[in-house]
Amino acid sequence: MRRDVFQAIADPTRRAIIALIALQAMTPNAIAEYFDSTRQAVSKHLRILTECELVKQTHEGREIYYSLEIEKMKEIDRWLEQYRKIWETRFNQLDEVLSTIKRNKK
Amino acid sequence: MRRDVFQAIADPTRRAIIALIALQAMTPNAIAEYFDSTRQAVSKHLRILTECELVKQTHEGREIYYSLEIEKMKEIDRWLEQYRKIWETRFNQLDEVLSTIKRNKK
DNA sequence: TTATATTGCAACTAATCGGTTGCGTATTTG
DNA sequence: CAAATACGCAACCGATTAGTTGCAATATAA
Repeated sequence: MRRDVFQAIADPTRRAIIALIALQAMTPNAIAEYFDSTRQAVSKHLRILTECELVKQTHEGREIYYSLEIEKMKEIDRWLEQYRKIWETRFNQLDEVLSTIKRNKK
Repeated sequence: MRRDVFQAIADPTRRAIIALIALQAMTPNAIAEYFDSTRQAVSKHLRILTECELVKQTHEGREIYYSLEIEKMKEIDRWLEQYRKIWETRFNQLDEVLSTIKRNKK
């Protein structure tokens, strides 16, 4: 199944999972406690997150700890970069407009 | 229908549309020429993008120009902000590790 | 006015999604 | 060893998605 980061973060539950494990690794059971849905539903989300490499596993006995692959988040940042350039440019243009108004007031 | 920016950018065709109209406004027909699918399919994507306010319309005779609402893109940036903090912190930690190694070499 | 062009909207369809229940496997505990 | 725990995987289900075709509405051109 073709998956990408943008599809992964489209679901609000998955964004919540990302936020949860961003700072410390957690097991599926521990994560599921934060949601109303079943453990299996959470597990399915984790599978999707793993498939697109937004999350990595660390096996520890019969437990599996999931943690955020922060490097993959930069992919979204890189995509946003081109648009950040646009809004920064527009801001500068606005800046120019404002200083032009100022100059004319004198 | 509940829509948000993250759902909007989940679809690759919609991301392509966003990239197309980022710099200049375009009509649905003009946009559709860039894709293999029909004009109606593109129109549907434009409706979704409009619904979540990622795109705005400018009526001009019988033509409708669509352009990017760059302000809405910042919403994604704000969401990413918390994770940017994490990877910047990790980078600083790595920096500390590196300087510790350097110090020990002396 | 009649014909043409640009577009949105509705109905339909196949595929995918997010969720469920049930089961198999592996590890820990009594 | 047997029971309990932690987890993944498969099958199924209703809702949503992305696409299609067809048609109505509006604006321009002949």
